[in-house]
Amino acid sequence: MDYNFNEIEPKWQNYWREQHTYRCSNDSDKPHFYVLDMFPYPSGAGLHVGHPLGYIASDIFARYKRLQGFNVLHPMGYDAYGLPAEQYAIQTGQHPAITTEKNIARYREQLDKIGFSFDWEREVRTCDPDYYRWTQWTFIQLFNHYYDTDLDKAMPISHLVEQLEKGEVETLAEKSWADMSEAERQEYLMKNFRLAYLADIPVNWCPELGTVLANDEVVNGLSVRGGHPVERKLMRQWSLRITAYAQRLLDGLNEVDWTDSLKEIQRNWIGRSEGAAVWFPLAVDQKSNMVPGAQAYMGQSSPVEEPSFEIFTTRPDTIFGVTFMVLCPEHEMIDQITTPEQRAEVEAYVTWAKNRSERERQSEVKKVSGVFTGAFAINPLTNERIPIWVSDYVLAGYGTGAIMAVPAHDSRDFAFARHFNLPIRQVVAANPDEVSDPATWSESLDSKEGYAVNSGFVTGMKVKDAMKAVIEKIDAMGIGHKTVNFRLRDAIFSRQRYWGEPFPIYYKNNCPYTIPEKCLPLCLPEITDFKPTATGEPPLGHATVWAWDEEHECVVENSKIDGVKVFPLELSTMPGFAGSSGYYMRYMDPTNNEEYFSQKASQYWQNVDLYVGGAEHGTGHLIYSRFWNKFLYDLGLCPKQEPFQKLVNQGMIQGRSNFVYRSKENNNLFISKNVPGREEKTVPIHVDINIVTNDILDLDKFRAWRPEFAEATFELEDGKYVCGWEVEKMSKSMFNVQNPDDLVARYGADTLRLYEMFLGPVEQAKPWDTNGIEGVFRFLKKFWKLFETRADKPAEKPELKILHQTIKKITDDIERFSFNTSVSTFMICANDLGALGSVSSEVLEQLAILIAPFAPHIAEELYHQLGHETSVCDAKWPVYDPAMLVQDSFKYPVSFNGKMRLMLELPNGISQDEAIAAVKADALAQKWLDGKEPKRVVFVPNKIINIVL
RNA sequence: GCUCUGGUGGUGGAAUGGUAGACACGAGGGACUUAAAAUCCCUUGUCCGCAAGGACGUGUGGGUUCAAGUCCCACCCGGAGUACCA
Repeated sequence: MDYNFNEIEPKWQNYWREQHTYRCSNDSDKPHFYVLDMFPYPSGAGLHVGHPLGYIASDIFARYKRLQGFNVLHPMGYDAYGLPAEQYAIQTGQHPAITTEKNIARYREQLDKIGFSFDWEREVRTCDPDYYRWTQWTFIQLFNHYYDTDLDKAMPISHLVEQLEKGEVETLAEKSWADMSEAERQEYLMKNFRLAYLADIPVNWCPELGTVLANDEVVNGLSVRGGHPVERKLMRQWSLRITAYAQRLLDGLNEVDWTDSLKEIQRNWIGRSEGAAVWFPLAVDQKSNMVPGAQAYMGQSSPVEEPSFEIFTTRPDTIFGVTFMVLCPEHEMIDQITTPEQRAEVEAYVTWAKNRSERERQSEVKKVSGVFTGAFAINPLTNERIPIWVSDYVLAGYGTGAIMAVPAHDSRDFAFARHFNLPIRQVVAANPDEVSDPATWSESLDSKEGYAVNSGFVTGMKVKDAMKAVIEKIDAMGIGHKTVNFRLRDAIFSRQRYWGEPFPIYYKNNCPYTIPEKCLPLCLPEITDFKPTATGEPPLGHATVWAWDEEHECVVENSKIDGVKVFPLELSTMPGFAGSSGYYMRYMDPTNNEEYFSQKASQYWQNVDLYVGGAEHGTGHLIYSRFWNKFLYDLGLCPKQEPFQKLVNQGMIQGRSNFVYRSKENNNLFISKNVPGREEKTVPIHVDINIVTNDILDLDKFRAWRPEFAEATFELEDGKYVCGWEVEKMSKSMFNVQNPDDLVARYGADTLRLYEMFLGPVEQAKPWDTNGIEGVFRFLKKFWKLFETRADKPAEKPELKILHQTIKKITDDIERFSFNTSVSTFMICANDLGALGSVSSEVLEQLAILIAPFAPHIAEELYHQLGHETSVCDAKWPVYDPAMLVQDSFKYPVSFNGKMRLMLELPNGISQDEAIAAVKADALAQKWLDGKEPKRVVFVPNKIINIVL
């Protein structure tokens, strides 16, 4: 009987489904292991071959762990809320829930065909009310907690209020808690403490999508989805105070087993920088003899008596080189300090800067712009008067939005000073005596290596010592202190869209209140128009039943809103990352209706042992999830600080496009790639990879492909049309999308699984290329044949040796996540065993178990053919016997390193030559090499002889 | 600019510091077949040689080592992330 995958694959898929082979229990004496894939967004296009790559790798690992006796949690679900379904709804009127349901069904069908070992009874969908009630629940907890910097964890907001009421802590604001009105108190808690808070913040507004986007959803001033321009806009939005966790998010990276590159991406995104906060006093205006803005402006929470403002610098050592100050255009002090003469110019600049699009601002980074306010500050260490400027190279969102400019030692300040002809003063030099005139410089000296010069009391010190000394000095003077700044921003959590989780929030007197937890889930209301309303409100503004009856604790019609008992509900919805931030915990206990997940379940599973997914989530999902997890940890729900212990990034699969070459003179003539002179005569045209095999074009299929090619004629080489190829993004428009279903139909799921692994290391990005799939298919046929021709006899030494080499290699490979070499190992094994003639059932049974993680269908079938009644999944992973790998005993102490190479320690009193001769003689006498001499015997120092066999 | 990656045959890629190019594709040759498909065998880094054999070879230049694709330093070229972050 031939290898007939069409028959065996559906057979075993049905068997697994009926027997619940992959059902996983929370109640087990076995050790636990949690293998997780990043769940997919079910798009309309279905799966392409890139999606299953990571799933196959994690499935191999999950199956391997099961065979090793672990209780393995290996679930799958859908990140079902998202923009494409909503945009499709706007275009067609089709409700996103329907589109999503359809896409999920298609995904499931495709996934099932590949033979994954998911426990589908644990499936979660982010758009399912039984799931998102816990997303909403977490939001309520975030709203009701603050970050206590002393305890270094989230605490209930009531704890803080209690302390404020008792006077144990003072407010940061000017008013004391007792003097505040209720509204002021709520605003105070909201602005400074709640981990989920509503605030007027500059946001990324995308007019095209009609919504706000998070920082990681914007690249180069364009939206990641769709590439539409994004503007800066001040809006009242929900945010998550993720910055409170910045330090812990950074520290946690040392605890996890991730790649250095991904940890680095996160470190950069969090962007910790150490420096100093310094308050610069404002100078007396010489005309009016008054400090500008003195009455109106006192630096908030300033430690200094006189009017002053705070700056952040990483180079406090350069404070003697400050020649001007710069404020960002949004700085609230500008209006108060600008002198009458400068006012018109400053206002014009601020207006211009604010209206500039993000895109313009970023593309014109090198263009220097700015304006003088007319006001001056005092350098607290030198008492010099220094001018205050406004420029948009200072950003509102970082530090305090104000800087001290040291043009000699900062390239941006340098460019600004040159442009506006401001003084430049050298205060750092590579050597203490190497001082030159900055007017002759072509660039600033930014290096931190060197010595302070012209710098008062720190002159002559190394830069690092000068930093310390200056910080100590300003600290002693009470005008500043050492501080840390993070680049990480709070995560904007509102989206002006329909297809997302509703906020469990209603508004009483414009003040947000959470709906009671027992009323969750707050279900997404039905609407039919998915566009923003005429008044510019989010789509939920169309809902007619979207008001909160506080008394009856239920959702009622909008018409009942009276502002006394019935109130409007929040109209925006949560972003995509809300649902994906905690889904891995929900898999542990997916049907629990009392809690997010039970303590019993979370205590058993702890956290994800292995997480597989793309690195493109480095600054999004993987940061938000870690934050979410740390918050739940603070609440005592998650047992571990870090959600994902080990993380493997599968490389992106790129497309491999094929080209035909159309003659420039004759539109119907196509010239084969290697015909001499072709390049000048032709233009390349994308051709569907499905009508090309091993870069050879199927001429008939090409003529049939599109009407315009029906009359095509060809100039061939060796009777064939050879296509060109190039690596590009996998996309429909380049005709290079490979659908896994087609390959499953042609070669079977096992071949697809093996081939995707064989393609190269899982972590590496690589183009999809079907050219080698035949080789893997041939291997499986060969493997099948080994079983067909098996012998019922005891296993003999040569086959056992091959078997045990294979066991060792495969086990090592899986542990190292090196699945491409595993496939090679199987091929070598099959070739070697094939050469022996007929193989014993005993050895074949072990082989079936070994290959089960990779090619589960064929393994299952062969395992049963050997007479087993149970699934191969219940078998035990073989353990290799080292004795099998060494042919015979040696008279020297020997270590075998797994390759055909021996290391042995030389007994005392033997010379090198004697030892080498003895080893060679032994090899011959004991037939280590079937009677051949070792290829090479090398003597190396420290008494080790290295024998290459 | 900064950070992280990677650079090995015609191609995808192997190689705990220890025979560089495993395994596979492609290519060439052969067997079986009326033929095709399928299957099997041989050759396949480059150069010299009829051959035995020899020389050269992992982006470039240095270094460490008995031994370097692998470790260190500098440079060149790809890919990714990030970017007026003070």
